[in-house]
Amino acid sequence: MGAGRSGGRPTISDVAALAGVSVSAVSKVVNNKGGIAEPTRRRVLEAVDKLQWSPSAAAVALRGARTRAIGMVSRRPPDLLTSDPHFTVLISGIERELAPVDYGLLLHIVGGQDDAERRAYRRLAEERRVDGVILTESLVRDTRFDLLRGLGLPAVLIGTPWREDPVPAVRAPHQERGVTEAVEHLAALGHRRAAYVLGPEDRVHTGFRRRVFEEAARRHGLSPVLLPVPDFTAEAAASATEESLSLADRPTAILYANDMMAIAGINAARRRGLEVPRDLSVVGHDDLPLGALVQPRLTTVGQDLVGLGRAAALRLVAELGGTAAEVPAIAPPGLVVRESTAAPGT
Amino acid sequence: MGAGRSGGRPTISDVAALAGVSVSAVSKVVNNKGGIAEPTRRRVLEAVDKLQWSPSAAAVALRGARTRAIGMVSRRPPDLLTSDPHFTVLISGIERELAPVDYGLLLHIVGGQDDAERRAYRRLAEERRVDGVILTESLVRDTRFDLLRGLGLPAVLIGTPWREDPVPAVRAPHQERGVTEAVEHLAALGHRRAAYVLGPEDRVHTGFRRRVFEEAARRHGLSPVLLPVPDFTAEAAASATEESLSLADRPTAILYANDMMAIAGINAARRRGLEVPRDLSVVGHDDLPLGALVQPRLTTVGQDLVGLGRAAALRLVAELGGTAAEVPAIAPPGLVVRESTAAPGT
DNA sequence: TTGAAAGCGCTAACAT
DNA sequence: ATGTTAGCGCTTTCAA
Repeated sequence: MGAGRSGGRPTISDVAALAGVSVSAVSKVVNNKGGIAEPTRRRVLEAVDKLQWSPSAAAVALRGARTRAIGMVSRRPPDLLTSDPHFTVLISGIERELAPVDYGLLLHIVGGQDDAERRAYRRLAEERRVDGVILTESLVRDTRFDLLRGLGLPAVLIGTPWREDPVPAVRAPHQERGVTEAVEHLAALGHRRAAYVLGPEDRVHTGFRRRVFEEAARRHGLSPVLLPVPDFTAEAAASATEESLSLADRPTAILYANDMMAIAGINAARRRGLEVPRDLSVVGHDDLPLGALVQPRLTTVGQDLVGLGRAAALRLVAELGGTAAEVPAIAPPGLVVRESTAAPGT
Repeated sequence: MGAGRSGGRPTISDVAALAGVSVSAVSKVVNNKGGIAEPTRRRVLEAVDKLQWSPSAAAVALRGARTRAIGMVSRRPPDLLTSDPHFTVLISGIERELAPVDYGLLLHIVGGQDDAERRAYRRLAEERRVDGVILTESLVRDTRFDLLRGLGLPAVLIGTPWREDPVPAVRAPHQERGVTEAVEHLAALGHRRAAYVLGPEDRVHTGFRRRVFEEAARRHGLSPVLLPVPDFTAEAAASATEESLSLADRPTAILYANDMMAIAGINAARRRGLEVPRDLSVVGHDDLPLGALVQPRLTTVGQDLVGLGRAAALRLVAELGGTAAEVPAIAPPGLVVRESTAAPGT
């Protein structure tokens, strides 16, 4: 007895009562545990259906099972989410894989402080809100891996870890290809001096791209100018652009860490009376749809962000379920040539 | 006794044991329930600290308390998240208020089908994963209100509900101001024929803007052309633009439902050999940072999306806590004049 | 094949 | 001021 207290949502015992079986029978049926006669099974399923019941996530989680949610913590200031769609695109990819397997995504966007981020992970773990987390923006000397291991929270990193082995990571094959192609493209157009407005130096990929850039530049007789900026804002891109354009020996081409920054760069160049691509070639990063809409249409290093997100989600879910990950191929980065690059001084 | 089973995370009884008090004492301390002597309080807090303990969200939720998470379900196809930052900006605003009060945001992005969305809300409620939800994109004959009421899930709508009273809603004051100002601006420039590429017709705001537009146009002797599109994609904007530009009596100005669409429209106009703003004036919607970076810089109807997100979050949290909402003012929409509008035929 | 019962970690009556 | 205890809704032995 004892079911159906009017107010609340139905519980497993309401279902059991309606089906005329015990709660454990219901549990077995809904969890496919077997050992239940077919007619009983039917009755239970009918009751479940009639009552529109589904197990309380809290109770299931408390019982030690999974929460069926994965977490993501982003440290960028909320406003930046807006101007840098990078993160958002990753999320689309992640959700695309999470939704079909009924996992939720718990998002935490914390303010600038490093500490807030660590606290967020700590809470996620200690309060057992999520089964695992997806990490983005791999940092040099990233302390999150140790933290997460200490917390016993499974994680998957999108990107290249700063050193071997910390957590499973997903990344595109042939990482170097995009930047290399960009340099080759510029060299072939006749450029001899190219700048790279890099992201913040604490990012692993900043260092990686820098090395790839320098090496490719050397191979192709291009002299590289490196301009790391403190953050991914349009403002930072604009001032790095100004700076490089006021160099005595100014570059005839500039690469940017992402497309929005590239667009900001084009804008900054214009304010100095320079026309793109006539006076300056510009290459972005990420290949967001936007790039094809602006004038001039943006030449950019395409990245399979959606693929990375999907792969990370799949990898983590597999990890949690103890199954092997069936991760779809991630496209390697590659140059998408449009209109913002041309021969210098044309 | 009975505490500290080596493996797992510490529980409230570990804390109680370490502090030499009962579990209820610990509970009272951490929940500020009073009735605890100061020295005891200290000891408990010390134990909490030493053990790095925090209450299990699952247990708290099961106990009937709050989950401290709010949900959001978006029905747009994942890819669109990318090109339409609208949703993302809202999320920044929401997170900005959620983070300080330690609420999480559980995001569900479901594919196109209407049914998937309803199922998502249903699960959120039945599994008691969230305490409430924030609804965006108010629809005509929106069925979500009834669903949510049936589920007993508190909700706050961002926008104008299609009829009175379904759920608390937050919206900017002087809704009509933005579009009205845009029309006045165009009329003052000498335009006599303006088009409006509206969002899908099932959106409440589409109808609202349409009426405001028509009315303002009438007042100012502008003949309006209305072009609803099936979705917010760049492609839809481009083809609506083409269509309107091939009209015998083609408009000299076009408003768009959002900035990305406006940029796509500018692009479409260019492909027809038209220059903006010389041959066509363009006005966007939302005033995303991007608008100031493109060429020509976009004239647009600014919306306080971050403010809307913040207000919605605050409102919902207040609703859940039973406290009165101390909602910050939301800025009314207003025209931001930049370079994509000019006198026709100039 | 089915059911009874013991918790999971916590809060809130209700003692003391 | 502090402790005891009964569940919250579920899963899972263990018995029947």
